[in-house]
Amino acid sequence: MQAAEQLFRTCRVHEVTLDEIARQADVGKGTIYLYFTDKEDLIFQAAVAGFDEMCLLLRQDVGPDVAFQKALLRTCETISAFFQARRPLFRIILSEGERDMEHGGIGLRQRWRERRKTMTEAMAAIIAQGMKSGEIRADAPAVILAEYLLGMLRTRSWELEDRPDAQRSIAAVVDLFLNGAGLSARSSAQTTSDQHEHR
Amino acid sequence: MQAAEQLFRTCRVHEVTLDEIARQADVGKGTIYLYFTDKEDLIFQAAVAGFDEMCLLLRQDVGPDVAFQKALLRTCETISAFFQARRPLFRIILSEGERDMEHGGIGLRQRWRERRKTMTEAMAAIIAQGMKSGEIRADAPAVILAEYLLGMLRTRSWELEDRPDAQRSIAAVVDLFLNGAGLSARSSAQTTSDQHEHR
DNA sequence: CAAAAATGACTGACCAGTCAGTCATAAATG
DNA sequence: CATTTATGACTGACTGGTCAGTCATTTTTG
Repeated sequence: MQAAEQLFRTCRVHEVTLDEIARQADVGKGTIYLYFTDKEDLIFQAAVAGFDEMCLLLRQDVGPDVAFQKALLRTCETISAFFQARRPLFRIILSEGERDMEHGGIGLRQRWRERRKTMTEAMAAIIAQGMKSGEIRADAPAVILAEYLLGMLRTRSWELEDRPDAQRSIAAVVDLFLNGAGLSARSSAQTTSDQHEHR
Repeated sequence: MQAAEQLFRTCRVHEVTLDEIARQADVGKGTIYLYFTDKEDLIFQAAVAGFDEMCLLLRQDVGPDVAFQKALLRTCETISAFFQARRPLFRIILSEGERDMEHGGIGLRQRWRERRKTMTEAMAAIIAQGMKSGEIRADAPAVILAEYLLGMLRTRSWELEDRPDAQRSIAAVVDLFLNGAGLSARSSAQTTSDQHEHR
């Protein structure tokens, strides 16, 4: 699985052959089929495993007693770190997971959806907490706000990877999410204490 | 190209064979090679053509004299409509355009970057306009804010496609972008006049 | 009827998946 | 303890199917 993830770093998923993966893993091709039923199965398991690692971290990170702003920032940092460190994995997950993973019938796609939901809901839980404490507007479902924030984190890690000025601080992204890009009736008051890095 | 785009609606890019495309287009396979050098070339040209269509619309939509808020909303609507109507095209563009399109050497990827830049800059131009008129915070480059807003639109069209409540109105997304999800020192004042759809 | 355009049967490269065989290690035997 | 036997994890050459790209032939055009 590590070998595969490594290769996905430089090649599109379906461009990587099992022979390459076997060579990279320093293992015979046949061996792979002792542990995975399929090429698809290997890819899927690698993706899910990586994702579960992140979900685990998310759960450790944030107890239910941590203050909203801190929890939000913390979670964003964890997710963002994973987006960047294990980019190929998430690319598989997001683009490959798009269309149904076919043949086995259901199953694969379904299991994948679960994992994705876990991430979204971890974020949504924190946002819901912010709603309760009156720090977040309650006119939209928490899950949807979570999805938008995740989208921004993704943008930061991928679209803006070659703009180090945007990378500087996650706090800046969270600030944008909380306060928006506009200036209407708000004196751009900082809501988090550690927002110094944005110019 | 239309035939190809049609097929991409239901299959992953590399799963579509040229024989299928030829059949769908009601054309002999050889004919395709009279007009495209490559399978890759066909896909790329289809993608770029679709994208150019959108860029054209973007340019028509918004003269330099349109008021900021109106221009922003208008642009978001156009882009969002395209994201949804021609989803497979953008999926190709975004995920396929990720990694270098290889073999031809440079060229393809480069040309693609240009198109993407066009979209981002169309958005960035409007945001810059908002900065000048004092409606947008000027502490981050317009291009980066543009990228985040585009990311939100993408999220709306793709991640949230099965949540019609999030779909309701683009104005709600623009509102989130401008005012943020937080409630700090702001009485959730609506900044656009047509924000009625958000509950 | 010559030139241009279109065609689709054909080819060869490629690759997921298989399976007959290897060999290092463990268990059984005397 | 030396020797034989059993085990199963591992291997990689092979196969069957797939598909991008070609080109000899047919159709259309002017």
